[in-house]
Amino acid sequence: MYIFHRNHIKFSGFCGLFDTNRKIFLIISGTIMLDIKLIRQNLSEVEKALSTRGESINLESFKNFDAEHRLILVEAEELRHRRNVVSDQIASLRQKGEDASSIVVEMREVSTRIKQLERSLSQIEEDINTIVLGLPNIPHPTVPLGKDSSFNSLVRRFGDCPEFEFAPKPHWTLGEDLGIFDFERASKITGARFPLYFGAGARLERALINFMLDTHTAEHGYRETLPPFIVNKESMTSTGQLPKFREDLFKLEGWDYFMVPTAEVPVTNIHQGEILDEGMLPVCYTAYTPCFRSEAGSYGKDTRGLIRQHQFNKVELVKFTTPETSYEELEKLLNDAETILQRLGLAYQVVVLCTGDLGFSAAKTYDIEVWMPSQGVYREISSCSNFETFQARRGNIRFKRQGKKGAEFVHTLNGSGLAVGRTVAAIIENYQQADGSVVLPEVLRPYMAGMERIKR
RNA sequence: GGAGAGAUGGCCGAGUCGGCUGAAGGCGCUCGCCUGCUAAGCGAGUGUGUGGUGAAAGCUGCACCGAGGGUUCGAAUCCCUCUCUCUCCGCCA
Repeated sequence: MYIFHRNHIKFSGFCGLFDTNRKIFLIISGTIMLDIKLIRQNLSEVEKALSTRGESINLESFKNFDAEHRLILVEAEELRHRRNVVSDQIASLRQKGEDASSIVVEMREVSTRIKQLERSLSQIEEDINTIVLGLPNIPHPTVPLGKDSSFNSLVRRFGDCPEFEFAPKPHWTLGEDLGIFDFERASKITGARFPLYFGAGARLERALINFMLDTHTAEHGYRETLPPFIVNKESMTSTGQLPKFREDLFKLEGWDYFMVPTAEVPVTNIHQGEILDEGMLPVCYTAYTPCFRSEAGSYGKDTRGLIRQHQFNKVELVKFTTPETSYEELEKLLNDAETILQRLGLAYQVVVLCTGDLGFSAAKTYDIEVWMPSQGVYREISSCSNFETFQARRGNIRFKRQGKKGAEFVHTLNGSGLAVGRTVAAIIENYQQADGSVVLPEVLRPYMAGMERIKR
């Protein structure tokens, strides 16, 4: 049985598409999303905004369910009112020692009817829920329109791509030659797309995790957390992985639990169902977790090396902000992630994803792409997004303004700071030497017991 | 895994034999008074969501006492199931 909670919220981020103060909807208790009111009142605008993502969305069935729901709800509420009133009458009649049996008989039927109506209501609510939970976020007006990644637009480039006097090798070749990776044995232990590191490789992975966490906590003001690596389906629903992307997840047999695909899920859900004080915001967390992804549908892509694995390490940045500061905070979060690449001396570019390439939950996303010499391309190493109220609605994460009544949804943001496996790959490729050794960036040496170079 | 205890408003904490309890009391918070700062004191107010009505203040319906279901004219109060927390025992890192 689902319960509707209709929350009024200002959608400050949508000025381009909707008048301010329009409301969006959602449903709680494990099931929230767009406000029925916004959809109801702006059906075609919502359809149009969502269609820029490339998949056409028809809200006709939503409209029908919603109308039916309201009709039944009115009848149910009227009957419940009657029941409440008459029940009191029965009580006072009994108190006076008078007979109430005839109205009791009548109320028996009313009660039965109410139960019928309530059953229909919960069925319809479930149907509406299914529809609304499957609707993606509305893109921010500044997001470029486009159907696929070729429409993403370059924001900036940083650093110089290294030039080699020899043909740069891919990181998997270098790593295997150095004896720090062993993909063959990993596949024996588990299967394809799992990492196995040895020696300086394992150490490098760990060094990067510590370097990133130290930088974000000491210099960027994030609070370190170490969350569960397994989460329940409510958490997955809040952040938007469920119900739509189940096939991308590893699920534990016999449990309604899933391996985390990113620290975004457990960390964002830290405040699930809570009302934060305005004064606390922004709340900023950084967390290291391994990430587990089925990578369904990516067969044949990046089959070698560390780029695409079922398990990889990542240091994540997560923020909870007020609506009016979230885009400012997104820029800061992006800069925080970029800092890591700058200190590591890796060349990268920042792109803003177009509407067609935007993730389900995000209103706006920047990708950071690091230079990979062996392929001669920039590869994604971080993705920094503002989800506005999308996740907050689904997870019921709110804040209260000083001296104001009521609570509003926070904006949630997150970004990789960074994907560790891909950072290892980038370091190995960018710092490779003619003899196959790899020079370590100076900032990492303290984390590597002073080691300057990985060699055979 | 075995045996118990518990889950009430922002927090703590009452709810008697089911019926003006949306919920006593306290804390906290807000506003006002008082006080040469702070503290203390006095007075008033203070749950959420959704719907109707209204220009608004407001008035008003419904729902919510961990979740779901049942009994009943009527359930925070009784019954069942589940979840979570806590204590003890066992086992294990």
